Amino acid sequence: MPDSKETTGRKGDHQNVARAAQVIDIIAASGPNGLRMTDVTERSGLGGSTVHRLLAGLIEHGLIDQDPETNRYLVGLKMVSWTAAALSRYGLAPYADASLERLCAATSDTVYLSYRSGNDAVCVDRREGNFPIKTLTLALGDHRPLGIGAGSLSLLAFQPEDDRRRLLAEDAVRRATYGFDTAYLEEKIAETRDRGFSLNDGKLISGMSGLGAPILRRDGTAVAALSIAAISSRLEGERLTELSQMLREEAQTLAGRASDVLDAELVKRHSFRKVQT
Amino acid sequence: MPDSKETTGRKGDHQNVARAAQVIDIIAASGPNGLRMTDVTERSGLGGSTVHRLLAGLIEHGLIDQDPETNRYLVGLKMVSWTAAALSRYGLAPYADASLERLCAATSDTVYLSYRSGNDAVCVDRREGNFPIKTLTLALGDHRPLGIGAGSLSLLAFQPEDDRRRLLAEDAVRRATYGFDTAYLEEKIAETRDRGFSLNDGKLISGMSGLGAPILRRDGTAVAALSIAAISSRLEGERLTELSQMLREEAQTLAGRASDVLDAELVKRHSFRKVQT
DNA sequence: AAAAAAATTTCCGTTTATCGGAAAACAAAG
DNA sequence: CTTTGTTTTCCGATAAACGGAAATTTTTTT
Repeated sequence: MPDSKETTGRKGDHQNVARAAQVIDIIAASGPNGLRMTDVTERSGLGGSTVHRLLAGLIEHGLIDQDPETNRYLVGLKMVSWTAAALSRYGLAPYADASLERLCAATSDTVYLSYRSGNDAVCVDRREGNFPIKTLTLALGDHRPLGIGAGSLSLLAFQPEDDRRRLLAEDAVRRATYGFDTAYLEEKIAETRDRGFSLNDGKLISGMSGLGAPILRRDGTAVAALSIAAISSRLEGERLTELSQMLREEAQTLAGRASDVLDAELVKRHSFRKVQT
Repeated sequence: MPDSKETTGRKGDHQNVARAAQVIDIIAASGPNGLRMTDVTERSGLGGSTVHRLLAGLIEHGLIDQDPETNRYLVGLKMVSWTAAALSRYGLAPYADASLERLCAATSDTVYLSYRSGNDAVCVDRREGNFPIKTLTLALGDHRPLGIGAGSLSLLAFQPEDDRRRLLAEDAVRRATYGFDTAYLEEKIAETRDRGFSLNDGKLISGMSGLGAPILRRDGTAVAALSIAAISSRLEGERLTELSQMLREEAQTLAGRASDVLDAELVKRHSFRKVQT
């Protein structure tokens, strides 16, 4: 990622956003006390004056903050309010918290909420249970290819068929990194659709299992997923049945609460014209 | 140092970031199911083709997502990971959660964590106690001028003197919106510095009070603040003394835990040169 | 404390990505 | 099927970004 001057990949279009995003990524990938301009210059391969001008612009608009004491650059707190907006997507936000809380309390394990974003599943919330062996696989904002991980698999399994096919074909190489070949994944998808929830037993990280349930629109498309992660011995037999049941119910409840916003048809018909400021 | 940066509006510099930020703001300000391109065009006042190109770029880099079903534009989930980076600022993140949790459990009221960002205090986390009368004044990402609100006031009070003076002068008009004149604020600042915590008794929202304590660097500058909000009757007399004590202690603990990162001097001297890729 | 080295900020001629109007392609409504 | 509205592509003109280098400031070394 911080390659020297590979930036010129395709100069065709949208260069402005590309550069800005690159700079923010660089700063975000650095530690808790930020970077100096030189560090950004070095890692981005951009010219000094370009980086300077870019940072000035980013600061002016709150995307980047500069520590007044050290002059170092940090990711701006405007991201927080934008994230709040991003998470209100599909209207799940007001209810998701309570769902996670309930699941977490009932299972004592770690529970996650993920959204689909492009070809990825992104972890947007997490609640840590008090079972002593912690399984923190996903941090906030982490993303994985659709199909990799319990929540991610349940998202993939409930995409429209053409979309699913496209994703299976497109992302083969990325998935290979995780040791998932396409044939195996297809089998898991069928299994998941069949049962209505996904089970990931130690394939991704040995000794750890995951359970995922999709949050569905009325047309059957998944937009999000709830999942539980635990050491494998805690997701077997009786308990597995129990938890998968609970998880599915919770996912359905959640989908139901937000269904007015979730439903794509409704949204499409809803008119937004002539909104004045 | 001459002119050329003030309220000239647009047209000056860095127009690229300005436009991108504007578009994201517009989408963020819309409801949970996003906007169509036309809506963005209308609200931004930009040309159709410009918006189109801009959105394409923003999507390519994950700043904006497009719902595959409805084709509407939503704030991208990349913001989530950027926000995670933004909140790791000063190294407080790993400890802040526990602090909020403890305060919330002990008081049953609503507790907040805020950071300073430019001339504002921004709410970055919140925990809601179970006292039946809720006082949810700040949402995640909300920002207010420094000095307005308990946490914000404690942040302002513990800025270096020259900075404080500059802020008092610069932001007078913005603060006026909240009914805070400069003289009154100066008095409150003195009081806050004196006691080591801020008390906001119903001036901002009548019937509601707040209590704030700064999280200080070793040089005495505040970078963040913990605060408690409750109906005024719950922040008086005996209980006020108790809670302010607890709040200050928690703020100090938090600062202590993160002190290695917090301390500006240390950061400045720490060499980052030649970071290899 | 002065000198040296590094880093930041400003300047300015050149280049090129952006702009925006208009029309083509597409989708929805009547 | 027609009409209306929305998204996408095209293209020449121009304003905005680029980047080398100099001026300034900050940091490190002596």
